[in-house]
Order: sequence, then structure tokens, then C-alpha cells
Amino acid sequence: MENTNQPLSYDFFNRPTLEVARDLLGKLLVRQIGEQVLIGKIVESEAYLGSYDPAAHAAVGRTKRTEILFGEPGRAYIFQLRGHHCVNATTEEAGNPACVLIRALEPLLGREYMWQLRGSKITKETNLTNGPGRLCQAFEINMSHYGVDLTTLNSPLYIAWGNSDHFEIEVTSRIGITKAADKPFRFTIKNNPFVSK
DNA sequence: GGGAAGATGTTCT
DNA sequence: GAACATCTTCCCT
Repeated sequence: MENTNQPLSYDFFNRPTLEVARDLLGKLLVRQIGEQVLIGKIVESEAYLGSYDPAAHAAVGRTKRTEILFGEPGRAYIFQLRGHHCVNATTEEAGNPACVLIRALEPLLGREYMWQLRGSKITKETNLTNGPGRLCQAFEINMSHYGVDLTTLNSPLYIAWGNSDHFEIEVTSRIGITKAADKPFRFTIKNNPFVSK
């Protein structure tokens, strides 16, 4: 348990994106808002491979929006979609614009605060963080976290090891896209109730 | 400056 | 399961 709150290393993210996406399952997303700490276990991720992946934002080239993807691994790539935020971790060496989208979390710490941020309309706990836009709302993640270092304790947002409980991994095709929608780049913890639909 | 598309979510029927 | 709210980016005129 002593490694639970230790951030992942730069080298963890500096690897093939499909491996990083798979290995991020079971890790902890840690959000520090002043004295308040929110923690969620990553239960669903998707890989976006870069320039040669038609579904990846980086496929259109280097723009102001995709800038951070072309830089160092282990940073937060945030983008806005239809009024919602989505958070990704950049992977692979600088110049290779790949990343992993975090699609769902299992809330572990700070549930009441997440509930408050999501709004009182939420009735089921599984609806707090089972989707990329929802978890960003529950964790108060926005464009101010664009490019944040995910590998240091001092960061408002980082990813930690957690305790590596055993679980089964399921691989399926990515959700909500039209290009290259057949690729098996989505990883989930099998039978976890917080996986998105 | 306009318009369409998009890695979504909520609210209806 | 379908409509629509929402908003940034990119491409076109």
C-alpha cells in the first residue's frame, strides 16, 4: 500500500500507446483542489495512436489545440467537445502525437464533493464518473489543466499506482467515433459497474 | 463571418 | 431509442 499515492513515472508513459492504455486500468486519477482530494480508479481507457490513426485529433496535424500531443509524454491533453471536457494522458516520445483517453472512473475518495460538482440531479452513484465528460465535471477538470504534468505530486492532477488488485481486462472497439471505429483500442475492467455505455 | 462536424450528456417519448 | 442543448475548431466563402 505504500506505493498507492506515488505518481507514475515519465517512463511509464514513454511507451507504446496500446500498452499504456491497457496498463492505466486500475491506476488512480488524483485531483487536488486546495485541501480537497478526489481519487478515482481508472476502469476504462482508449488509445489514440497519432498521425496515422484517422480517429486521433493529431491526424489533422499540429495545431494550437493538439500542440501538447507533440510534446513530452505524461502530460494532460484536455479538449472540449459539445460543451464538455475530456482528459487524456500523452504517450510516447516527443514528436509522436499519441495519447490515451480516460473514459471512466470508479470513485474512491471525495464522493460527496464529486456529487456536488455533478449536480444534485444525479441519483445513481455509477452516473458520477462513467463517461469522459462526466468524470471531468466530477473532478472539476477544465482547460486550465491543459499540459499539466501527470507525474508529480505537486500537480493539481496526476496519476498514481494504487494497489494492484487482480482484475480481468476486456478489449473492445472504441466508442463514439466514426473513423477507424473497428479498431480494438478500448480497454475496460471486466464487469466493473462504472464502465460507460 | 458562416456553417458543419465532433473522442458527449441530458431529457424526453 | 431519438431529439436537442452546447461550444470549440476548422474550412470555406
